Amino acid sequence: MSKMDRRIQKSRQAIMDAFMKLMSEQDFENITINQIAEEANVNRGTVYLHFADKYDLRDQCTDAHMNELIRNCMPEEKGQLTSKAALLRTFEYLQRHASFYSIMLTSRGNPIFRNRMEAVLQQSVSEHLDSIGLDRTLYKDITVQFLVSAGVGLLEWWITRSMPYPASVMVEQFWRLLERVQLQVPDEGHKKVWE
Amino acid sequence: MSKMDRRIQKSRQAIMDAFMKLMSEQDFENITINQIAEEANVNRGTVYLHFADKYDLRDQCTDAHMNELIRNCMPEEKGQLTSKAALLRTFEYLQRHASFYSIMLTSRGNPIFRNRMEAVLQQSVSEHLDSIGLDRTLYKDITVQFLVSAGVGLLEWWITRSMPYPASVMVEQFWRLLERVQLQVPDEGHKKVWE
DNA sequence: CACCATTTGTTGATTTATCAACTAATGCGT
DNA sequence: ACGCATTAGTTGATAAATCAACAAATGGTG
Repeated sequence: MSKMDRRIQKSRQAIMDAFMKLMSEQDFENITINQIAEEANVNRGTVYLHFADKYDLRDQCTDAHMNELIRNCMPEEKGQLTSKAALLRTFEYLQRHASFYSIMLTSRGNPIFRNRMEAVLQQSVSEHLDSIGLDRTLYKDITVQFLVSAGVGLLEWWITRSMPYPASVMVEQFWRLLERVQLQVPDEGHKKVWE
Repeated sequence: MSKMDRRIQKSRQAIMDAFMKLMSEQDFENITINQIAEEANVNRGTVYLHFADKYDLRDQCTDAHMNELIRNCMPEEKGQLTSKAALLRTFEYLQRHASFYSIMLTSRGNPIFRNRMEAVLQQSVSEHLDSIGLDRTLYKDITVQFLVSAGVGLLEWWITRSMPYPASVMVEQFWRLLERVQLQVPDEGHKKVWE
C-alpha cells in the first residue's frame, strides 16, 4: 500500500488535490476531466489511468480521506471509537480538515460520506457492544444502528454548521448522551440518570 | 524550450526547489545528492538524469533564475535595461525573489551570479551605448565595464544588505547617477549637473 | 431538429521516472 | 593506516506518464 512507485502517488495526489480545489469553487456536476487534468498539471489520459470517471474520483477521494481519518484517530487495531480520547482526536481531526469535510457534506445528493462513515462505525460499535455485553432486552443490530446514526448525524450537524462548539464540548456532550443509554460505564458511581 | 514533456519540467522544478531549500538551511558543500533526491521526492537516479552533479545543479539553478529575471524584467527584445520602467521592474523582481538571490549572493566563493548578471548587462549596455552615440573621448569597452560593474555591484549591495531602501528609491538614485555620467538624456532640460 | 464545439473515453507508440544492484570513491573514527 | 559506513555515479529492466489521434457522446444555440 505504501510501497508504490513514486509517480503513481504523485499523480493520484495531484489529481485528488485538483479535484478538491475545483469542488470548493464550483458544483460537482460542472467539473470536467479537462479541468481536473489542467489543474493537476497532468495529462488527461493520466486521470483515466487512475480513475474510471468523475464519480470514481469523487468516491476514491472520499475513501482516501476516510482512511486518513481512521489512521489518525483510531490507531488502535479494530478502530475503537469508544474512548473519550479517541473521540476527541476525531472531532479535532475533523476540525483541522474542515475544508474537505464541509465540502463533501454540503454537496447535496451524494451520501457517500455518510455511508462510508456509517460503515466504519458499524464495525467499531458492533465490536464494542460485544465486548461490554448488551442488555438482553436490546437487539444488537438495532442498538448499533441507533448509535451509529446518532454519532454520524452529530458529526454532520457539527461540520455543516461550521462547528458552533469547540471539539471538547462536543465530546463532553456526546459522552454524556452515551452514558444515558448506559452503554458506557458511568464516570461516577452507578446512579441512574433518568429516575 | 517550453514544449517539453511535463515530467521533465516537474522533476527539474522539484529538484531545483529542493536544492534551494537545502541551500537556505546549510552550506553548499555539505549538501548531498541523497538529501536533494529525498527533499524533492524523486529517485536519486533522476537527479543524475538532469544534472551531472551538485555543481551543475547549482549552475543550472542560477541560469534558470537568471532567465526568469530577464523574461520578466526586460520583455523587449535585446533586453533593454535602460528605461526607468525596466529598472524598476528589475529591482522589484529581485525584491520579490529575495529568498533566492540573497542565498546565491551570500554563498561565498561562487561568483556565478555576478558573472551571469554581468554578461547579460554587457550586451544590454553595449547596445544602448551604440544607440545613443558615445562621447568621442570615452572608450566604449571601458565605459561599458564601468556601468555594468556599477549596476551589478549596486544590486548585490542592495540585496545582501536586505534591501535597506525601497526599490523606487534605488531606481531614482541609480537613474540620477546615470544622468551624471551623461549617458542618459536628463529628465528636465539640459542643465549641467556638476557645474 | 441540426449544427458545432466541447467533452469523454480509448488506444498505441514513445519518453521519462523508478527501482534495485553494482562499483568506485570519499570520509570518519579507532 | 585500517576498516566501515555513507555517498557518488552508472546501468538495465520495468512501470508509469505523456502525447496525439481517434470515435462516440454530450450540450447548448440558432
